[in-house]
Amino acid sequence: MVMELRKPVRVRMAPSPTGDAHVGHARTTLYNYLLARQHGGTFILRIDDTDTKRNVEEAETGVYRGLRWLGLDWDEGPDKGGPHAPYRQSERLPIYHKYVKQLLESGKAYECFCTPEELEAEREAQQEAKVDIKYSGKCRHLTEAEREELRAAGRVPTVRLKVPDKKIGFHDLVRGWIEADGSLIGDFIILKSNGIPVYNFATVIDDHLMQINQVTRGAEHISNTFPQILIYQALGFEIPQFAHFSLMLNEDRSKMSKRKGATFVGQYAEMGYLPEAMINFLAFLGWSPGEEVVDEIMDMDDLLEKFSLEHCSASNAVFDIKKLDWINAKWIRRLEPADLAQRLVPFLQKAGFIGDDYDLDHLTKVASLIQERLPRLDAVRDFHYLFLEPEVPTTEIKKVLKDKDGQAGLQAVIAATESLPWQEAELETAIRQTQAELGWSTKELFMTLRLALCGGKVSPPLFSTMEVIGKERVIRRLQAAAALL
RNA sequence: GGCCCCAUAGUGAAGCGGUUAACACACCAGCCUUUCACGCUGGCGACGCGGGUUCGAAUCCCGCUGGGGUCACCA
Repeated sequence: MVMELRKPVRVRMAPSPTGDAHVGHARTTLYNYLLARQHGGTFILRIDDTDTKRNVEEAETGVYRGLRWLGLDWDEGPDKGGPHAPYRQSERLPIYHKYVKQLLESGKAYECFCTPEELEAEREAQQEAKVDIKYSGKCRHLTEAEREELRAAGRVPTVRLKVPDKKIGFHDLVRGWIEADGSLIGDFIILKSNGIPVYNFATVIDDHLMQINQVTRGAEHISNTFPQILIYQALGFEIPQFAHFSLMLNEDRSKMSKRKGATFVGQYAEMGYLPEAMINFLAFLGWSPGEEVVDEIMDMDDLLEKFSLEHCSASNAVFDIKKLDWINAKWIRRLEPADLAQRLVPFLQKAGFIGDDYDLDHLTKVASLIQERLPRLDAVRDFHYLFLEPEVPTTEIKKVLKDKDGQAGLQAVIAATESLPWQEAELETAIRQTQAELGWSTKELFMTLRLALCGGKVSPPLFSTMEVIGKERVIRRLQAAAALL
């Protein structure tokens, strides 16, 4: 969909403070962020907290944490301030009231005294009669006297917008022309009886006041766009450009939800995904560079260079965790070992492999040893034998050795290496020589050592693993194993 | 159910009226190799269906089917 962005670009992300950031929100935020940074524009974070029931304690900071972890930062927001403060809708109530009043006075909106129960009954009746479900508009023609009477009876009104019978359409930056029929919408509430505006209303007012010129958000907002346009028009505001991104789906193509797999950014952090990988993966979910690339590993700078709305897909995308794993593994391999070691620390602590006091130099050696076999940081737990004493799988060893004398073999290795400078190359020379003297096959000796040292048949290359485990521990483990054979 | 959006391999996608229908992940096989992993090479695999328009449709139009979104004094 080819169309110019309005300049200077001002985009926003407006989450409600429901806790941790959802991965879908993360992607929308990323796209907004890229658009702003690409064009020297401004990215605004606004907290849509008009539903007081939904606000969770600390939830706002949870959203910040998720976005910051990803490296997405904003220019204006509740915590940063800016020329259009406040950036929290709950603090902007007088502003909304002013515009509601304006609509009331110009006759574009009216008070509605229907109770929730009455409205519910109306909806049910419509459902039964199989006609379109929309508000009947019965309060639209109340006289001032009738309104006074209802007020006196203790009824507190909501305010509804008069919806005209006409087509409402807009040009979506990723989907093209979209239109719907206003006659199907019905006069909707813009101000609740508790004096708090409804989402669609607050959003329009804020987007206008904050001079948002491209509203880029998830496809779940397409149907909100129609009433929002009506509000822009009623108020005489300039309508921004819209772009609606596709949704993210579970493997079975159902909407991504908590039930099926992780949905929050924080969960991915805990599983040991790198923020760089997360960004990379999210970027490619619903967008592509539109040209052939060798692989799809891109950092923020690459994305800044390549991203464009034109290559955003309109169709929903399945969140493929296998691909995330691949991207994550790629990113882990790209890290400097010292950096990787640093990032591994919390995972090692959680696994109980290290305490608060640890040797970062040693961890760096560990990191380079295991770096290319780590799909996620939490996979370090598979390398427990680099930290803890493994259990010796004697039956496994016997199976490998068959008729060979394991005790003799192990003792020979101990004798050959005991006084060696403890380095990979030295160990390899000595052990290969021992193997020749023993007359064992490579597999027999190496697998026996691996089993004795690591407790399993899988490990990084033997000699470098031995170096990292350290002389003392290696000798001790070999002796212990020998005693068991 | 009404309205809206979407539809290329298992997944993400390129394609913009004429292509042997890219590429990436996954999967399979081989190579490398002390195991695993990495890496390399090769392979399997797709235009949802039906009508048009056109000399020619994955590309344009219509219908159907399927999936998704949305119909609150939620956001």
